[in-house]
Amino acid sequence: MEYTVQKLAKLAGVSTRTLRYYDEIGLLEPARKNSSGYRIYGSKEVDKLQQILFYRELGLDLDSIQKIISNPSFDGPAALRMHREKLLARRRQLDLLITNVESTISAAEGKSTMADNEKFKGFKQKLIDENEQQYGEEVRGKYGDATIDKSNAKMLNMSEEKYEEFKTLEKEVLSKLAEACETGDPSSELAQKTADLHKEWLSFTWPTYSKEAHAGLAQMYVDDERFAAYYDKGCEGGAKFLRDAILVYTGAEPESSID
Amino acid sequence: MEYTVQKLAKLAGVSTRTLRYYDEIGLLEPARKNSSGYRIYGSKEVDKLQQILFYRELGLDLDSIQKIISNPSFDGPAALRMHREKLLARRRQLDLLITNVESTISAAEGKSTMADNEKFKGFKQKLIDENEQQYGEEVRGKYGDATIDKSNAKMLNMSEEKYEEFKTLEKEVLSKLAEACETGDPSSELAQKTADLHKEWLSFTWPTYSKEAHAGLAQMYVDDERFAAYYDKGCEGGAKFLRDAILVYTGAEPESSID
DNA sequence: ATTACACCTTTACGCTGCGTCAAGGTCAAG
DNA sequence: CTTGACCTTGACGCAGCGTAAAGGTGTAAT
Repeated sequence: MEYTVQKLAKLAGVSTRTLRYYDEIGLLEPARKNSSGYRIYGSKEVDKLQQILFYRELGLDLDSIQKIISNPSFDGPAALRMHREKLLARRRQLDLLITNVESTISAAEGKSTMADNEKFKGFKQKLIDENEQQYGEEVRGKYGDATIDKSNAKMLNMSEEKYEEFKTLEKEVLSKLAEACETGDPSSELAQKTADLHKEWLSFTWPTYSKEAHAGLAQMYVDDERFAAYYDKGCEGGAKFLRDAILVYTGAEPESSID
Repeated sequence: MEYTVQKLAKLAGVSTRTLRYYDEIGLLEPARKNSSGYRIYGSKEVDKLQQILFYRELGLDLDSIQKIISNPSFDGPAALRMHREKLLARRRQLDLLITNVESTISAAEGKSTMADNEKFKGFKQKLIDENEQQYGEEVRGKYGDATIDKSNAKMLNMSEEKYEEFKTLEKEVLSKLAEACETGDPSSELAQKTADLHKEWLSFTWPTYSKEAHAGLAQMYVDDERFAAYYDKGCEGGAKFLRDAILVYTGAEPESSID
């Protein structure tokens, strides 16, 4: 299948100017030009454009995209899987922002109050995430974890000790969960203690706590593979167990946990 | 509480240049300037900045943001609720993109194939959504629904008849759901027929069908208030009923379903 | 055969939302 | 009174295109 600029543009939902620009900077060159100089694109270019748009969607600049896909060791399927991971991460970031908006709403309605620094937590968490995603791996390798952690703590306006505390608590939640999970009973004392620790841990980053949000997050842990994998590490079915424990903890009716 | 540029910048996670720029274009002016010309911001400005960042996060340009928040009839809480809706919409858009990536992965693995126009569906759906969000209300009022629907069909590369078919099917799903819902039995023949229609409807916009994705979407209908409200219109608890019917339809083990 | 019209080309300037110097004033601490 | 971390107002630069301007091309209908 061959496409002229406009046909490909329509297909992909971009402007012809964009295609010409991509040609100009060498990001996406047409398969050939016909006798009158018309740009002709083939199916290889269609696939490449799709990839470019995937990465553009992630917020990468065209220069980075070029480097990524022109890399000789570029592994298509692996890149796609990474891409998927990042999209999932972005969804989690969105959930954070939504929580932030909801807190703001409830604050506006007088149901609670927000300190000034709480008002920006969602945005800053995003900065951290973007940083981590783009440079985390390289920099962690080069300068070690301490540098990164310090920067993260700074961005969250936490003191370093607070951040340490935060990370310690996180580990505690994980180990308690592993322990509790083996009993198999989400309403056991140990499991409830785990849920309580989890709430405490949450309070570090969430502006305001609500049972509903807590339960909702727990459900997300099960639905989102990355979270699930994280909590399943210590113990088989850990994410589900944690969710059930939190459901008991927050007092959700077991019959219809969601509404 | 009073802030200088840098203090506010740190608080909000933006640069001082950004704050000066916002002052320059009149988007966010300091509460006052001290005797040496230093910008001093108060708590009113903190709140305003938070709102600005909310809208910026949505991808609005600063000019639009200014118009929105300087509107004398600007209703803070209502805007926040709308904002929340839009974030939820974006999350749904993200889910679409994720589905698209997953299809691409499975296509790359040879498990299925994708037509050229399928490769861009996620991106274009986004264009439609953005259009709808930004101009939908105004334009629908001015030019009527037909104009919009036509444009949507075009963008999705559907023929107009196909799009009509799509919309008819959508209505059919809703009415069948209302009928089936009253029987109260998600495994009833009528309910299963509804699930089947729903699958058919999905196939219009989803590149590839999988039981897991179908079941996942059904759960999302329950979790996301906007979807829930949509499916609850015809019948009380419609979203949940549809989810349960789809779970039966896709043969998901009832144990791993949510409740 | 020409006219119409939708396509295509290159060249080039304009825009947003800042980043990034540059050149200089201010303020608190030592 | 010096140091250093603040602040100020310019002014230029940049990506990623949008948007004309001026002109060549393909083809269907007259």
